[in-house]
Amino acid sequence: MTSQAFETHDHHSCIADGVAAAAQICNERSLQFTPTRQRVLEILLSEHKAMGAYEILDVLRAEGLGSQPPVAYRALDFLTRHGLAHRIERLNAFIACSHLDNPHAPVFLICRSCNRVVEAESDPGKGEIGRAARQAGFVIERAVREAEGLCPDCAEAA
Amino acid sequence: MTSQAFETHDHHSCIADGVAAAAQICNERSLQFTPTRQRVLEILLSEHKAMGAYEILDVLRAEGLGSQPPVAYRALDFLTRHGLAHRIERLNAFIACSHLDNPHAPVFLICRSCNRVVEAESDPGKGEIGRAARQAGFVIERAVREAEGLCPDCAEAA
DNA sequence: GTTGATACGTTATAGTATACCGACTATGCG
DNA sequence: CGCATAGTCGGTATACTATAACGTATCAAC
Repeated sequence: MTSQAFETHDHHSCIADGVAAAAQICNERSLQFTPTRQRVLEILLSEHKAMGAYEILDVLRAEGLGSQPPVAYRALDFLTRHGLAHRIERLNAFIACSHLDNPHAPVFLICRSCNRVVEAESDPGKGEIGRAARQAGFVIERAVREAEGLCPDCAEAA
Repeated sequence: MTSQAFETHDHHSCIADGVAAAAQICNERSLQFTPTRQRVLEILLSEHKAMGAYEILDVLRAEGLGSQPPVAYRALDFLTRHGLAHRIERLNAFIACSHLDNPHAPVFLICRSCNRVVEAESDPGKGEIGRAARQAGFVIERAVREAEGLCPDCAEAA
């Protein structure tokens, strides 16, 4: 398991790299990486916090890319369906995937103070959920794993 | 970790026992187990599926216990705040706690076919989430762990 | 050029949740 | 007892989140 820490980094290249990687993936899989879809991914990449669909829609609207909820939800459906972004159930919000390189079962660490969200990665079959499922004879298709708390910076400040 | 399996059981006593246990806990902690709160817990106990707040509200309304959303949400806030019920983030729904005896970090197994939900139990500090958090220096306050898939019965039928 | 699949733009509506107000009740304390 | 405080309640109004449904446009395959 790897974990991108709560640290500062080169944000500009982080957006460019993310879009480039997504474009390549869409190309490989013959998916249409349309302007709206690309723009929504860029918007998500520009934050390390999760964004609500309507928050994204506000940006799209200001740019003339569409003004009604389905515009945002359709793009988000596409991105999440293909693993380019993830939905954070706890927040009813979305975040760009930060592990595009390989298939994974994400784990999210959500700071309730600064609202940053970091994505870690691990095997869903292992760990507590997998154990509980095996014991009950349950077949897992999707796992939601989200921890809410304080990131290192906010924990220290408190 | 223990896990209540997807099995049939004596539902009648299961409701009565759950209410009695909750009443005792409220008594010990000097909490007010008011009629509405008790009734909401009973409603939740009467199903092994998660129920939406408005679904619960429909029942309350039919019984003259209140007809507006805050009535249901207030009772659910109370129940979840004190561990008598849990919120299922994935479903925007609620379910009675089935491990009232001890403090715990629940794991939920959600069958997408029959909609039953089973609560397993485990230590939140261990497992994948705990490992990811320690690695990032993150302080966990609450963990959401929900698996969606097929229960044994539905998996066999499919 | 017709067909089928996918995406888009829009309207309308469904579903989930909370802020706030005013009244009432339980509890603790002088 | 009399009062202060905190907790609860019922209700109105509103905010936030999400999807159904319809017609159009685009593009590739046959």
